[in-house]
Amino acid sequence: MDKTYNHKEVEEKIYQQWEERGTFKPEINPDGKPFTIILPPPNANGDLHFGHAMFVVEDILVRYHRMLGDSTLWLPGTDHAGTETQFVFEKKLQEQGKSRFDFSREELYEKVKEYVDKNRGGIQNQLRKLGFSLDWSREKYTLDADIVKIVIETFRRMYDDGLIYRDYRLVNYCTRDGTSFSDLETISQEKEGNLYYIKYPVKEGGFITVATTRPETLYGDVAVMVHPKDVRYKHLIGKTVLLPLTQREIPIIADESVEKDFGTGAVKVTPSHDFTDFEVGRKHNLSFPPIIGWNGKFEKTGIVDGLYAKQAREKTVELLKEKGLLEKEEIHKMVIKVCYKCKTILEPLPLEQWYVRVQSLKEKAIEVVKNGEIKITPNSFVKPYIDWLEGLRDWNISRQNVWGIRIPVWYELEHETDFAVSFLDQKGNYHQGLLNELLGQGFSFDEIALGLQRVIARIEAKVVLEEEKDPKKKYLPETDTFDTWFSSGQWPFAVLMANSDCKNADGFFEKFYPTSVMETAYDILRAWVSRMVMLGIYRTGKIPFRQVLFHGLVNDPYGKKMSKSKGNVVNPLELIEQYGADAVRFALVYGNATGADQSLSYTKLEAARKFTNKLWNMARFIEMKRLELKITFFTDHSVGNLKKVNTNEFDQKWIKKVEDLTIEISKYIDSYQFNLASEKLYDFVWHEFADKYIEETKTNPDGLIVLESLFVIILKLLHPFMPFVTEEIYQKIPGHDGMLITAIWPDFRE
RNA sequence: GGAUUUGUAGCUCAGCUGGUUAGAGCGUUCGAUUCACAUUCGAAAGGUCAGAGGUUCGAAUCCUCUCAAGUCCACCA
Repeated sequence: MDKTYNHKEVEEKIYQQWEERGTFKPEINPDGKPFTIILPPPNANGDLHFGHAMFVVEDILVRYHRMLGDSTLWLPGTDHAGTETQFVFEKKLQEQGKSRFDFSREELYEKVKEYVDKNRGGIQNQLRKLGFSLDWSREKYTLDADIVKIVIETFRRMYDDGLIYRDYRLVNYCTRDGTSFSDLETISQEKEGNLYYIKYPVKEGGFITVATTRPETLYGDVAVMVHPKDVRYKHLIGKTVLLPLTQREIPIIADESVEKDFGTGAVKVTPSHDFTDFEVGRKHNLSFPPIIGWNGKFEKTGIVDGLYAKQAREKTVELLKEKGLLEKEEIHKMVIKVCYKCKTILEPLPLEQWYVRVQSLKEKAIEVVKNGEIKITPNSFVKPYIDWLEGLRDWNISRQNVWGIRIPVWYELEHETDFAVSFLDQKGNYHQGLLNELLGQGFSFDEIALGLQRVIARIEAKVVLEEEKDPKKKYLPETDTFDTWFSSGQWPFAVLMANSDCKNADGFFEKFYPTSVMETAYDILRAWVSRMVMLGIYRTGKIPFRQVLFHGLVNDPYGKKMSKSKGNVVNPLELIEQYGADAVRFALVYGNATGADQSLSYTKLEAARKFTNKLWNMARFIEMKRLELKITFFTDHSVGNLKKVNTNEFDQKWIKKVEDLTIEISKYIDSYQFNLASEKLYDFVWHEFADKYIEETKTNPDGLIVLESLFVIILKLLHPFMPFVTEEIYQKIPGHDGMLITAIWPDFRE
């Protein structure tokens, strides 16, 4: 053996051996009870980061259960990550001076696909570098045909069950990315703005002053609203107001949603561009005149058309000042919602979108956690899970991206006035407008369909599913795609179902579903975990996993979140190169409580690297003694053999210590306390086994015989944490066949 | 505004289903060795466990409050 452990020579060789001999497949233990983990699918064209490195927790569990003899499946996959990927791609387009508006739907999809396909595969090799024992033969991708088929089937069933509906309501719309977002995909930012006090003339005489942060939307006002019990305004309820700048007549109405103490206690109602006002509008049967287009520009105001919100505000305020209708403005702290990707201020816009009725789904998802069918570790995440689900409103699953799974519906062309479309003509010029107008301008239906970018069908349009299409009729496709989480929320059952369709896979799904553990970062508790529970129960009637296990985030050495913009991102691959995969793995679990955030620690990495070297040299010492003393060591390192042979008191003492250690480590892994397991192993191996036991055998060479066998047991206990170095050492010790990865976990009850 | 997490040696963090002198890594000091160890071994210094109160025979560990830092959530225009 070399004097020091050289991870660079070992890791690739060992990984290849494992993979070639099929040790990552559950079939290696065909008769064991099932143990399943589905890897949270990384972005297909992403790179390895510490979020992925933390999946080491899963590898520890998987290797442990494999050694326990379980039929262990750890199934990898990647995610197309709709919005994320399209965002990255559009940035590239921008660099080339282009935008998504230069391409038809099909063209854009093909371009993104090309880009993703070129970059795919990177992450898989990086996960290999970490030593992850994933069953690569069963890998899936969210856009694989069989997965898409399953996702669409789920949609179809939900549609038939009345859980899917279309509605015209306000959405969080990013005018830059050109798509709506669910509440989860928005970021609230505190901002200092102005609160404007605007005098609205009352037709019957006098004024009523309203306070607003968005004076520019007054062109869309349909009412002024006060609290019904507000004595200041009671006499005005039912009277008429002349909208400033336009003289349009709107009523003064009463609603309890008004806070009497805010501003003047009187509010302008703009149903098309404010979430509260939208509700009020529906309740009071008001009209919904939209005055902001999808591009963020104002329209149909007659005064600020073509301007963006900020410019429209400036101009409106100026005009109000001129007319003496601006009473005052004051500084006001407010919270605005911005796009989680590009940080553009989101515009509430009224749009036809697809929704999932969540009531029945969320009730079951809450129940299975409350009754303990699904356990969540650490426990402190149970409350946020339940709280969020209880407050959950219907889920907007429409995204105006092309990169994703198209919502599988078609609109029957009964009334051409029902459709607003945008498309590229055959020369590549962009057009948008109502379908009947465009047809009137001489464009053919086929030309529009061919260059189609987007269809917005009115809520009255007739919807059909693929199989309901009548060949004699004309249809326009829905151009929206699913929210990425709608498909990844089906991931656990979808990947297992898809793998069941292969030959010789009878009973595969039934065997491995529900899965054992879902291990992921806690920051996607809401977006992903809760959706998996809801959709999993809906589609299969069973929970998707029995245990949710969260790991924390890895921050930079100063405790700051790693981000590209801050430039403090550390690439795990470089650390693997420098310290070895085992050391990186060990450093990530050592001294870090389950689920807690941690800061990257170079001293910890260095300590872990020294530990791998220590282990190596312990093995080296034992080997040298074996050769030097020419005494017969055991050829059977099993616990059973140790118990059969006559050993003296000294040996007995150390057998007992290792037995206690084994019990303790098993207990820690079973309870997901990987930090305690690794700390205990580190301490025992170094300061007991090496410092005391090995030292004592220097004056008592007979003790070496049992020591070697106990060392093998310790390699087994360490293997889930440091798979490479332990495997390499194990194979150098004579007296056993096979590989450590498939060795049997020590059991002193034998 | 709500919820939640954290506050333990110089630094980074474990421990917290209450129980003998509170632990690790790194750093610091002293000594040994280069005999398996791009080193290692032995020893030492260093903590009112954020603060205050409470429960208890006994609390870093449970409860309440205060202070500080962080995270998440939130339709007062």
